[in-house]
Amino acid sequence: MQHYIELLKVHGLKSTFQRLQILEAIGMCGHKDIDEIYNDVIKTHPTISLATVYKNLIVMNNNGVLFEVSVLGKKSKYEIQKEDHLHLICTNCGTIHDAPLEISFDKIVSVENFELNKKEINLYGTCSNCCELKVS
Amino acid sequence: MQHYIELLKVHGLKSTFQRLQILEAIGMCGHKDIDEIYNDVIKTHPTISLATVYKNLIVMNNNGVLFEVSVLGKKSKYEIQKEDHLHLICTNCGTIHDAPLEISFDKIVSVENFELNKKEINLYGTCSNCCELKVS
DNA sequence: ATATGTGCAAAGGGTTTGCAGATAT
DNA sequence: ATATCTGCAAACCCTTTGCACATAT
Repeated sequence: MQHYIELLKVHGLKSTFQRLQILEAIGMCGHKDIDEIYNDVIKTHPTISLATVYKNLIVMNNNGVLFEVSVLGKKSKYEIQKEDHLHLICTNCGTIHDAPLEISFDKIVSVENFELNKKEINLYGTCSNCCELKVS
Repeated sequence: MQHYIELLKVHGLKSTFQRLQILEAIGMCGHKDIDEIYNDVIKTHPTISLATVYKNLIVMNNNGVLFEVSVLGKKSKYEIQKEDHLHLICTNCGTIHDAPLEISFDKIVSVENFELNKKEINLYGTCSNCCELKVS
C-alpha cells in the first residue's frame, strides 16, 4: 500500500483510492486486463466507474507506473513496473507467467543502429498446468 | 502472384482477387495495418469493402497465411508467413524492420515445462533513419 | 453445382470525451 | 486554494454481422 503511494508519487501522480485499488488488483496476481481489474475493484469500491479505470490505466501507463502487455486476440493485460523479463502466455487458460530474460539484444541493435527503448518478448503456448490436464 | 495463389491453396483458401491484392499490399513493404492495406487495395480495386478486408485478415490469420504483429498503442500490422525473426518497431515513424532471431528459448521453456507454439519478439525504439534526422 | 467469398448497410460494443462535483496536495 | 481526479452519460468509431448476390473450384 505504502509502496504504491510511493510509486505514484515518484511518477508525479496523485494517490487516489481508485488508483491504489487498481494497483492492488494488478499486484495481486501480476497481470490483469481491464475487465478483471474493474471486477476486482468494484468489490471494495462499488461506485467506481469503468471510465475511471480506463483513464487511470492510460495515465499510469504513460507515466511508467505500469506497463501494457499485448495479448494476441485478447485484451491487453497490465503489469506493474518491474525489471526486464519475458512472458509465457498460455493460450489455454490465459495466464501470463514471468520468466527471467537472460538475453541481450545489444548485437542486433548495434548492427541496425537502433536506439532501443522497450522490449516485449511474448511466448505463446500451453502452460505446465494445462499440459498436465490435457494428458490426464 | 502465382506464389500467393499457391500460398492460399496450401492453406485451403480460395484465391480471390481481393485476397491476392491484400497479400500484394502487405508483401510490398512487409508490414501493414488494416488501413494501410485498405488504402492500397482501393487503388486497384475501388469497390472493395473494408468489411471484406477485415474478414480476410481474420481468415488468413486463422489459417496461417499471414500473422498479426501487435504494436503497442497502435493498430496491429500484418505480415506474410515467414521464418522466425524479431521486430524492430520505430515509435517515431512506425516502420517495422525484421531482424534475425539467433536466440533459443529452449532452456526457459523446458524449465517452465511450457509447450511453446509461437514467439513474438518486439523491440521498440528509434530506427536508424529517425535517429539521423534527430541529430541533424 | 455448390460451397465460399463479397459488398452493403446496419448493429454492436469497447473506448473516449465533456462536464460538474469531489478530492489530494 | 487549486490543479487534478472521479463518475455519469453520451458520443465515437472501429469491428462485426446478416443477407442477397457473385465467384472459385
